[in-house]
Amino acid sequence: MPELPEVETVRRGLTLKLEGRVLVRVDQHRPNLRFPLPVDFAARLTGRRVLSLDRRAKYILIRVDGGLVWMIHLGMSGSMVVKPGPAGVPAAHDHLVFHTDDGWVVTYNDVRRFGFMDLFDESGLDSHPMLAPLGPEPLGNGFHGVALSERLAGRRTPIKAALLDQTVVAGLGNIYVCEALFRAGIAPTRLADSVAGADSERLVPIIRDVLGEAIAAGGSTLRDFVQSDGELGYFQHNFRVYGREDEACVTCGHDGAPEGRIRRIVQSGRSTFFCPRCQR
DNA sequence: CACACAACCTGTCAGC
DNA sequence: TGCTGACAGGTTGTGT
Repeated sequence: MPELPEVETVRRGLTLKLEGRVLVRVDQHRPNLRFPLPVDFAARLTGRRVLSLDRRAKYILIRVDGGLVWMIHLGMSGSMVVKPGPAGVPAAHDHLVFHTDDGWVVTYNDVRRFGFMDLFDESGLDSHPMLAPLGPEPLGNGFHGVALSERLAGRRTPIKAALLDQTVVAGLGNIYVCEALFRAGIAPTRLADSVAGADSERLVPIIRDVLGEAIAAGGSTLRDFVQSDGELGYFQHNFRVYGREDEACVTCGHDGAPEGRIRRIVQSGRSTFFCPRCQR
């Protein structure tokens, strides 16, 4: 589920409760998520102090003392719930429960179990098989028109698929690719190669805007996340095309013409939403 | 190498 | 009400 903005929101929420705290107890309710959890995962994490929380693409990277990195990926349906202790009876799909030394309880819930976690020595960070292939961070300095253009040039796949490729740019998912292409007026079916050059220059700031706005929206839901249901990972956001099949395009659809309605197509097995009149 | 597609797993919703 | 099929925000592995 969560794309970069949601993961960033989770990271910020977790930082508020975990940074500087000691994990006094870790309850592991099953041996695996998408992959087997590391050997002695709970035991190796227990007693560690959380030093800092970072994000790379859709991964949350938590440095704990002893030189270890605790890596979390939320998959499609993973979420973190933060509540004051003591912990009650685990709900369905509560797979891991982390207790802090100041009495807070952080629960990892994941219905579909596409998420995963790892725990490894910080010396292995750069070479981690899931982190090493990642492309530039879309909100970082390494992501600019030339960089995107170079990674799209020569590729014969649709631009939609190319932007979902985490080695092209790291952190975009289905929703924000649709939104960025809509704002850029670029048809999702165009070959990636044709978006190299001037269109890449235009696309980069649009991708930054789309993600930045979503992070801001998530931040506003964070303010008192503990008082509500404590859930981190999902927030309501208004999308211009995603999920709006058959609705009038917000840009050109006011004339009621059928070609100004949002269409849904399937590209490499994923839904794409776009305006056939605005996006060329 | 580049690309398309199935698989992983569970829940929800529309339609019959 | 119950059944079936489509679909869901991600990533890996396999096959062409």
